[in-house]
Formats: sequence, C-alpha cells, structure tokens
Amino acid sequence: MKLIIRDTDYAVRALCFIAKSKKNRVPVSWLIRELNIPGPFLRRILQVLNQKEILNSYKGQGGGFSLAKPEEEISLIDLMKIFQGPIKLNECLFKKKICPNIKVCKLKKKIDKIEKRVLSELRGITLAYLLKK
Amino acid sequence: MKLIIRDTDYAVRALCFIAKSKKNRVPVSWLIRELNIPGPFLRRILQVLNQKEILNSYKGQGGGFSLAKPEEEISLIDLMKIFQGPIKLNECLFKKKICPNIKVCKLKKKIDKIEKRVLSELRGITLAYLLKK
DNA sequence: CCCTAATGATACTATATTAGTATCATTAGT
DNA sequence: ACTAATGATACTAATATAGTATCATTAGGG
Repeated sequence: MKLIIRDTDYAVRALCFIAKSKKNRVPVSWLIRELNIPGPFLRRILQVLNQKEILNSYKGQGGGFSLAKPEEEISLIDLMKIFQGPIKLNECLFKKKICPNIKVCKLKKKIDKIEKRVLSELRGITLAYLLKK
Repeated sequence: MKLIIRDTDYAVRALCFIAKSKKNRVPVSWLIRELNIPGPFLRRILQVLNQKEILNSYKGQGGGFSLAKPEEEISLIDLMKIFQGPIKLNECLFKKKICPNIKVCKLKKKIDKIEKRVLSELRGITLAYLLKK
C-alpha cells in the first residue's frame, strides 16, 4: 500500500528543484538532467501543475516553469489531491444496509478519525518545510 | 485512495458474522446469503484466512468456518497485511541518491511518523472492539 | 457404501490504476 | 525563419483489484 504515488513523488522533487534554483523559468530539460525522471512523463506532470496554478509556464526559447505561489502555500496534500484524487480512506467500506446489527459504524468512525489526523499532518508538509534545513 | 480494499472489507464483515453467530462452523453458504458478497470470491477469502490461522475450517457435511483465535486477538491490521501487503506508506519515495542536497529525508521522517500513528490506531481496532456495543 | 454438503486448490477473465511513451501543434526569443 | 521551449492528446505496458469457474478432497448420514 502506498500513500504517495509516483506522480506526486516526481512533482515534489521537481518543485523542490525549481524552488531551490533561484532562476525563475527552469526548463524541463534541466529537471530531466538533474533528477532521475523519464522525460515525457515529467513534462506531463509539470503541465498539470501549471493547469492547477501551482506553476507558471513560459513558452518559447528561454521559457520554462516557475512557482506560482510562495513555498509556504504549496503543501503535499495539494499535490496528492491533484495526482491521486480525494483522500477518502474509508470510501468503499460498509455502504449502508450491510451488517446493520453490529455497530460497524464504529469502524467507519475510527477510520474517519485516522483520516483526519493524516490529512492534517500532510497539510503541514509544505515546500517551505521541506526546503528549510 | 483507499486505505482498505475490498478483500479486507469482506473479511471484516465475514469475521464479524462468524463471531456473532454463536454456532461454530458457519458454512460459506450462510455468509453468502446474509452478507452481500459474491460467492466464489468470499470462499477464496475465507480459505486465505484459514491458511493464515485466523479461521479454522471443517470439511464435509456440517462443516464450515470458526474463529481460530479470541476476538481480542484479531485486529484490522492483520487483515490488511494479509490482503494488502505490508503497509509501507513511504515505500517508493526518494530512494537514496535523488535530491541529496535538499533535506528530503525530512519528508521521509514525517511520513514515517504518520505511518507509525496510523499503524497503532489500526492495531487497536480488533474484532472485539467492533462487536461490543 | 454411496450420496451430498461442505472446503481445498488452482487457473482464468475483466476492469481500473499506475507508469511510461510518442507525436504534433503552438509560442516566443534571436 | 530557426530553434528551444511548452500545450495537447493519444497511445502502450505493467500491476493491482475484483470477480468467475472448475475439479479435487473430505466427512457425515442414510
């Protein structure tokens, strides 16, 4: 079971790199060279981040990507939502009418609680947090 | 993203049912009728639970399944491990040598911490807990 | 001793998610 | 006009999840 899938992983790495390189407009070709990520795949990820307004993009020669928000406002949870969909840990479980006798809702409540805690932890993991040493 | 997949879900329901029905030796045919679970699929799940020594099985006429342990000793986390593999939330992330400069290990540490908390919560969810009202 | 109701074991199909590739169009600086 | 960049989109491959089908084996009961 994975909490974080590859797209999110790559996104974090790329964003860290872009944030660190003081140059704005980092072209994908750099990232491909520096990080260890298959090219076209990374491009698609950055395109999505652009659509979601986490990155700005500049076309043409000398173009590239730059952060669209301050590092404090980019959180792991945003990236996970984008690439992995909403985080509903208890989604498929015990949809009504099953086991109505036993207090199964106890399970759902527990999972809900776990989910809330996980979400708040993830919300706290921002780019700024990851970058400060 | 799901924390609990269908096999685990079905396993929980079946175990609750078996635990509640004071009869030992509950045949699969009962469970299929009572719960809402596709037959052959459920059988396979119970067979696995038997192999993992969470259920006992009795062949032949009048046979069926019964709990192999007290309800306190069957925890959600056992079932998840069986059906979903080891729960390593940070598994695929930042395997060495990538981004060695930035303190990415901060991310790993955070995720590890989250993982520990989730695991301990899950460990506390036993059959006994789910059944007591 | 045979019939039948049960599990054991295994192999197969279908669907969804994740991972990765390929291609062509568009933009903008030189 | 050339070139270095992104935009958009369609495709393939691998893996995980969900579900089905089949035949063998066991054990109780007439």
